[in-house]
Amino acid sequence: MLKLSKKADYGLMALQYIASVQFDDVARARIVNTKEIAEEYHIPVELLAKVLQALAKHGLVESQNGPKGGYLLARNAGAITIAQVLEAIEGPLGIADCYHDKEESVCVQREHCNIRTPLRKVQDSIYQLLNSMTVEDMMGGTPLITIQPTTTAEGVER
Amino acid sequence: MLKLSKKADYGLMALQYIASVQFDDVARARIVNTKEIAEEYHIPVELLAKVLQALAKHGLVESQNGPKGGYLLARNAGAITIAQVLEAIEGPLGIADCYHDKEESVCVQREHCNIRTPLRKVQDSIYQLLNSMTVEDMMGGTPLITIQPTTTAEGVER
DNA sequence: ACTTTGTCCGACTAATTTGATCGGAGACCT
DNA sequence: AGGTCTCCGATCAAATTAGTCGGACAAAGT
Repeated sequence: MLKLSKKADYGLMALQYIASVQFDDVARARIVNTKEIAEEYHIPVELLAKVLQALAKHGLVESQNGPKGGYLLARNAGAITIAQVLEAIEGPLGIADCYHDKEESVCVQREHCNIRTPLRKVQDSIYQLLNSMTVEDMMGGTPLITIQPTTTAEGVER
Repeated sequence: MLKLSKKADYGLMALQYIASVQFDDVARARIVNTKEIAEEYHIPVELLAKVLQALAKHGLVESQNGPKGGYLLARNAGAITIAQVLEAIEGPLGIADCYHDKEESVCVQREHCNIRTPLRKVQDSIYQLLNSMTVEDMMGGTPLITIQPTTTAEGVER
């Protein structure tokens, strides 16, 4: 329940990875390609590509075509919130459809719905939470070992 | 994204309804049956039944069989949190499987996963939020239209 | 300048999850 | 004791999601 999709997971991982690379090699500003990330995390290449496409379409990352091409962050890691990432990948987020004000969700029980207002508060809280956290926090929060042997980010314990 | 299932919606509506009825007719302690709730909110009877069964199984509501049977809250509305309801209906909640400590979720990228720790903080915050809100809050919090023509449970102020 | 290689990009197919349904078992009232 | 109304578990269909395939584009290398 409330579990976010694999595409969302992949997207967050990819962004964190790209951010890390850019942070480490800030001088070189290296561009990372889909294959590199996919192999690092053992996720299907094409699926990750699709996710990155979505992120590029929403302006979170810049795509560069051709050999030596790949992706890089469109703006500073601290300016990309988790909420933005999730919305780019999975569409507008919300625990119920009736808050989107779209016409398609008429919701027959709208009239007698007793939980609409209280649930809205829950949703707003979650949204606020997801919007207060950026991919930079995902790096900083991670104990991201100081020593980085090769290319591995080994990880996390505790 | 992050949208909770219809079963979850139905369950919350039903609990709110039962709680309202019990609050109003506290003296009579009326037992409401599935059909009544289903007709009130225009939701499929059998599906709602299934949801209520799950709630009963997890000890959130008491079921009474036979004619004049139905459901009533197992404990005070203030002692039933949203998190408990969702978990009863949809299983353990969490934005990722790797926090459940179950064996089935090995997650190949566990080793190199950079987002595990930061996402855990997000999850904990959400869980805390859902656990701090009870069905009683869903009654009091709702401004629940003052004018209610037909039958109803209006009620509660505060 | 052309070919070749490697990348991003959009549409299609398969699998899992979710929504809804049906028939049976148990309990109360007459 | 019979009938009726309720809850309960298993089964089926629809929708969402995960994953795959081939084409288009751009930059190197010759």
